[in-house]
Amino acid sequence: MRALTGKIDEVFEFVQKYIKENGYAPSVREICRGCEIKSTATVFTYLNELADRGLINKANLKNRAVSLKQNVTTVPLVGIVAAGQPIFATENYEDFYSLPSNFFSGEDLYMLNVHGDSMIKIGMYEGDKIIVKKQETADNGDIVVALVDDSATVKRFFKRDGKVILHPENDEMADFVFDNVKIIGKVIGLIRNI
Amino acid sequence: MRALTGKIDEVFEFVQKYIKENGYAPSVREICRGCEIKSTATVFTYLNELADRGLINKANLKNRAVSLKQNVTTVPLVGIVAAGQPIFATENYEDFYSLPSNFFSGEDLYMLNVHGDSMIKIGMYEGDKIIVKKQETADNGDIVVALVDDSATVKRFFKRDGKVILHPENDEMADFVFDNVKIIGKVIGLIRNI
DNA sequence: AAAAAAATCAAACGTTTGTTCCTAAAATTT
DNA sequence: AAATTTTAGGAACAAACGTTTGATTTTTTT
Repeated sequence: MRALTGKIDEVFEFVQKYIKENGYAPSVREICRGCEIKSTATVFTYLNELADRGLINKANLKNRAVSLKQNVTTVPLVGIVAAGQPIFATENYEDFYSLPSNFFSGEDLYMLNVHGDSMIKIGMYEGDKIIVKKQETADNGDIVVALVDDSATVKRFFKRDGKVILHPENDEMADFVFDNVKIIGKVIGLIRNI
Repeated sequence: MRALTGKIDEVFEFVQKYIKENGYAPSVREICRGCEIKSTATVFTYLNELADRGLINKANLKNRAVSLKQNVTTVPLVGIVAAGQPIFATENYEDFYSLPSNFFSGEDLYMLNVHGDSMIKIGMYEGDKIIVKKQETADNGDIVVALVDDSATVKRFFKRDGKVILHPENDEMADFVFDNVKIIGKVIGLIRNI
């Protein structure tokens, strides 16, 4: 039976703090010193228990191979696409942003700069960056990124009577109607610098 | 004279990838294997050079003590404030978000949930989270967080004829005019989950 | 082609490290 | 109070590690 003494929590906090300050994990002996524990075996046991509880990651037989659970997803900002080029080529990655994974989760995310004011009614402004989940299908009402004439456009998606409607959220703009359209993602978020 | 062979860049990329995948840094020998370098001394030299160039952090005499330059700032989401309570008490921290520091930089940031539609004209919607820089003064035109009747409100700030005007960005709402108002921050960004 | 400089390597040294095994103390249960 | 379980410590081992030194190969310059 495992008790929840304050000691193991102290170790957990020490590890968190150490990693945050140094960028790499403490050794078992450094934890000993930091938490006033006299035996490396004790710390060793604690680390394994913290790993069992899922609070940290720990590799066996490797030095300082302890890490915290990741809370960021790294997402590329995909730049303007040259005609005919594949969108997700590494050359189109302008930068990388680390987003909070407790806010934006999922695989295959990317970011795009917002251009124009076609989605202004739902608060997407020129210069905003949208977070997009890579997918080639969409449900009615989704906000999607579509590839029209080799350039990426953001609109609300509807499918009606076999036609695809790309609806701008801007009262001064009319719907675009297509027989077919290549969807390259669904917008799941937005980030803005004021 | 230091040359820029492809080898050292390969080492840098390997380290980045390794850390991203494992959460802790590779050892010198793991880099040897990963980059097909036969001598640990070579890798050792490269790591020191990468550190000199400022691309990585490296501690001496410690195992796996290599880390990447931080690219996240951890920011607390400050919750609803009970009357009379200090705003920035730890008890009011509902959660922590890791924001990309290449997008939101600076000290003393916090986040707030957006309530109401008083700033709808500049694209701040109910449920959005705003990123705020802690400060007690503001310039004309800034979007600020002010403390009115013990609750935090977001408005555009103007000072005119000795009065403070808090201006909602919503055509249906009138300005609020005060003799004095406690400013607790300036809005520098926004993040939305759709 | 020779000389100089830079890059890479091989081998070894002394630490630091994770881990194990067993003992000792403290807390809990009987 | 004795027995049992839990928690912590001591000591040691073998492996992995960062680092140093000096030689060797490759590249560049003369």
